[in-house]
This record gives sequence, C-alpha cells and structure tokens, in this order.
Amino acid sequence: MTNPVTMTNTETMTIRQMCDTYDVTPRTLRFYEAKELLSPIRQGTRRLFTRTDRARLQLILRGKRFGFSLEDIRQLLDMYDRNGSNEAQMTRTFDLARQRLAQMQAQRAELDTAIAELAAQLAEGEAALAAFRRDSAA
Amino acid sequence: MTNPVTMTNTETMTIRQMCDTYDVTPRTLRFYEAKELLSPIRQGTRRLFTRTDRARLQLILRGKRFGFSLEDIRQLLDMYDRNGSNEAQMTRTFDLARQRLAQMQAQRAELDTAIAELAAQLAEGEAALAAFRRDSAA
DNA sequence: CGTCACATTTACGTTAACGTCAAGCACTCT
DNA sequence: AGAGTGCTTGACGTTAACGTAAATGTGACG
Repeated sequence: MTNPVTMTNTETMTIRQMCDTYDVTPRTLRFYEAKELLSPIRQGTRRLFTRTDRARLQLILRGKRFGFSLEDIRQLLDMYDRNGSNEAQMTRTFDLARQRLAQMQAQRAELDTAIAELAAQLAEGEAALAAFRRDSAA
Repeated sequence: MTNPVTMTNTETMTIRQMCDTYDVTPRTLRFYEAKELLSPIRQGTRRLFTRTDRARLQLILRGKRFGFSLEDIRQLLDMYDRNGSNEAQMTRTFDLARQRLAQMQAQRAELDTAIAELAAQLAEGEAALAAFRRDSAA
C-alpha cells in the first residue's frame, strides 16, 4: 500500500528545512509555536512541521508584510481554520474579517494620498534641482 | 502699545494647547524634541511651539499613520526643509524619497492583493454561512 | 566510544515609541 | 505665606517580535 517512493516523507519538514524554505530563524518558528500560531508534531523531542504548519506559516508571513501584529494574524488564522464551526462563531469571525478589511481599505486610501503627495514633492524638488543646474551652466 | 486683546499670542502655543489641538501627550512632544523632530523655543524654562513646529508635527503624525518610523520621518522632514541645500545634498535626499516612494507603491500593491484575497475569503465564507442557514430552515 | 552537527529549553537582551512616576521650579491667587 | 496649577527634568517601566547566549540532549558516523 505504502509506496516506498512517495514515502520520502515529503509530508513533514525539520526546523532547518523550514528555515531554509521560508527564510526564517529557528527562534522564529519556536516563537510562533509558543504563541500558538503553529503546532508542529514531535518526533521524540524534535519538531516536525506538517503541510498545515507550512500553509499557516505562509499566511503568517504574508500578514506580517502588511504590518499586522501576530495577535491579529492569530485571529485571522482562526477564521481560515474554523469555517466549520457554529453559526455564532462564524458570524463573529466574519465581523472581525470585515473590520480588518475596512481597516485595510482605509489604509490603502491613506497610502494613496501619501504616495501622491510624496510624488508631487519629488517632482517639485526635481524641478528646482533642474533650475539649479541651468543656473550653474555656462 | 501692546493690545491686551490681540496679545493672546496666536503665534505660539504652550505644550497643553498643542496636546489638545493635536491629541498627543506632553511626553510625546518632549520625546519628539529629544529626537530633534521639533525644536520649540523657550520662554524661561517653558516650551513655546511655533507654527513651524505645528507644521512639522502634522507631517510627523501623518507619517506615523503610514507606519513610518520616527527616524524615517526625521529624514523626510529634512527633505521638506533643506530644499535650499547644495546639489549633492539634494540629489541624495531625492534618492531617499524615490526609494521611499517605491516602497510605498510596493506596499500598496501587496495591500491590494491582500484586500482582494481577504474579500474573496469573506465572500466564500458568507456563502457557506448562507447555505448553512438554508439547511437549518424548515 | 568519542565527537560532530543539529536540536532543545531556559532565560536574559534589544529596539521603538512612548507611559508613568517622582521631585522640583514658576506663577498666581488668596 | 500657603495652596494650587502647570510646566520642567530625570529615570525607570512597557509591549512586540524576536536575537542571542548557555547548558544540555541525541542520533549518525568513523
């Protein structure tokens, strides 16, 4: 039944493989486990990360790129997870997601105006610099 | 000479007026001064914040809303300020601004995809919830 | 069996951006 | 003079997200 070829344990990864794959430190993975963001299984004392852990880690890293706190991320992960929960739980979860979405949209709007303003400043400054150079020219 | 009515010094503000106006704490203003983001003048031992300080504070607060560090902000403020510097200084400053702009645009792109994904998740989840409710219905 | 490479736990250190006392001036009002 | 209000300067405390060091374990290899 168990195919010896596919048995090369592509299912789980050691902590080092995880670090190399996702460019994080061991400390980070242990820290995430302590914070209950990941829950690798144990082989004796060593950690083995499943594909579930890997999926969660990718979500964590993406969340971090957006400036979410780990606590925020933990809540979002719960949402991705417990979609088979009861109705009350689900609606609460969706409320949280909608709030977050609104925050993100607001942040996007602010970022847009900031980008526009900074671009304007840049244009203005570069025009000044160009004039400066014309003056310095023979 | 000095008109007692117009003497209400609309030019400068005390630390408390600043706090009330911009919704920050005294500690924050002193901290920004220590970090050389603000440079209020002194009347004896007390601080008096000029319109320059107020303008800078607004820029600081806006920068913070975008997640910039105070150190980032300090550099940007320098850019807004020293536009009358030498050419080398200016080009360096513009490089910094362009880098920041690129960062912001990248961040916006990421934010966009995150928004899209989160919205999709939400829609999916809400569809599931609706089905859940149909099942529960008589 | 010794040692090497990699893993683990424990625990203190670090940075940013302030918060939170504590102790003491400086005015003003009574 | 005493009390009150507002401001000042230290200086230690706090949270997040790990970094870093120390001591120990453990499985494979020569």
